[in-house]
Amino acid sequence: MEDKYKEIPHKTIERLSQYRRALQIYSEKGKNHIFSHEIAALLHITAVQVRRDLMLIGYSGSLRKGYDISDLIMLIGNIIDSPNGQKVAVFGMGDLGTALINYFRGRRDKLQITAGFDISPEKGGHKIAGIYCYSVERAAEIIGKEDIRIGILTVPPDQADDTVRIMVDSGIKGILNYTPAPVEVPDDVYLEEYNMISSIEKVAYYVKEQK
Amino acid sequence: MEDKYKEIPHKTIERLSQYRRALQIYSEKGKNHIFSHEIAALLHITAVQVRRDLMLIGYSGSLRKGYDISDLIMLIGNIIDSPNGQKVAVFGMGDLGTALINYFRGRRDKLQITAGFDISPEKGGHKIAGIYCYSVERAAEIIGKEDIRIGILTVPPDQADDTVRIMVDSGIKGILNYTPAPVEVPDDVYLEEYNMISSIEKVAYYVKEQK
DNA sequence: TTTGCACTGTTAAATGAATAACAAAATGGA
DNA sequence: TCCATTTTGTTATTCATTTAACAGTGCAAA
Repeated sequence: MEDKYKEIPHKTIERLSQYRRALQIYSEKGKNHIFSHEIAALLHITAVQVRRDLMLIGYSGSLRKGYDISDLIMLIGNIIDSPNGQKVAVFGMGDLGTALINYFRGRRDKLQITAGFDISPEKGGHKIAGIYCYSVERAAEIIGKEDIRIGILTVPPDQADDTVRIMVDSGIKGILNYTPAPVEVPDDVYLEEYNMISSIEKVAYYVKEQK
Repeated sequence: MEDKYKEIPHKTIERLSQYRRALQIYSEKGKNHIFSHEIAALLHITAVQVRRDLMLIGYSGSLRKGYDISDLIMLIGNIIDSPNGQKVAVFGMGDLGTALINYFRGRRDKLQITAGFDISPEKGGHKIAGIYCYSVERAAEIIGKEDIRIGILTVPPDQADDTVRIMVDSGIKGILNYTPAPVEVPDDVYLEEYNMISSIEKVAYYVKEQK
């Protein structure tokens, strides 16, 4: 956890990834520089927050032109990417797994979805959305061989538990759980959970309240 | 924004939805009561936090048996649900939209996905995952007729902007944006954004750091 | 009875995150 | 030249959220 950038807050880490995306959008428009308030506007946050985050990672912009887009993209990459890239496996090749793969394709070069796993035999052995799909029984073998450390869980809820066990046993060290089922992992495995229903309920709550 | 429960924190609102799910899981096991630490364990948070949240919504458990599961489910429903339910529309019936609809089906009775919209003509006019799919041109008409207030955005990024404009013009008051594109909404529309790539990058970062 | 235990409910303290405030610097006029 | 403007970088402050601390309560067992 010790870096030359000492203790970047969790929320800043999340935003760095979003800054990079905003920067890429501006970059594609042919711009070379960007102001903090431009980044802020895209992400619906304040310019102060952007500047503060960039201060934390030790980046300085120019006073009159703002931030150099390609420099900043590179610096953010140095912080959040692994130098040699990291491989990702998707567990559960249903609609959600497929959506994720398509969503992801071509967007990040340091993070590569390398394999898909599914329990249904008819999915094994061929490609779905360009990713080779294996039977879960081969998880340990493939994950070991490919040195995959990150897994995305998109199986049906009733299979979540078993699948997580397989993932952990195979050597996965970070899991992103899209399943509404609660799961358990050992201390040395990083677990991030996201529940789509909760998100919709939150929106519904605030829509109700603002009436 | 004023309620008889004065100012429930945002984070508590998010957790209430998750508590309800945990309660339903226990309920299905045939249990009638649950302790704060049991809820906490399922969600990987502390028992204190659970008790504090429940205090904020004014619920009291019994000292020896814990919380009455069905009472608590009802109380949470009173807070986050709308009494007469709310209708939801999905914009973009690709893999992600389809996954969401399947994910959602049968889980929440006060929140109902009522219509899907898509730009491709071949999807219009029939059902996808049980939901009737319309051409986006009919959005204003259908949304008005059905009194839909909540919209989920799952179109390809380059269509995000235009689609949001249509949603807002049609009367949508809360948007859940799953698109990596930045979008703009008026002040009276609640916008919640979720970026799958950022989530994966976050997991990747912490996996890298813990090596 | 009375003691110990395992809870809850609540106030207080600590931590974390966002916002405000402002000095410093560069530019382009007046 | 000097002033107004715009933007960065940073410290101080406020706000939000979590965690800690602990009193109170009911039950069970001695």
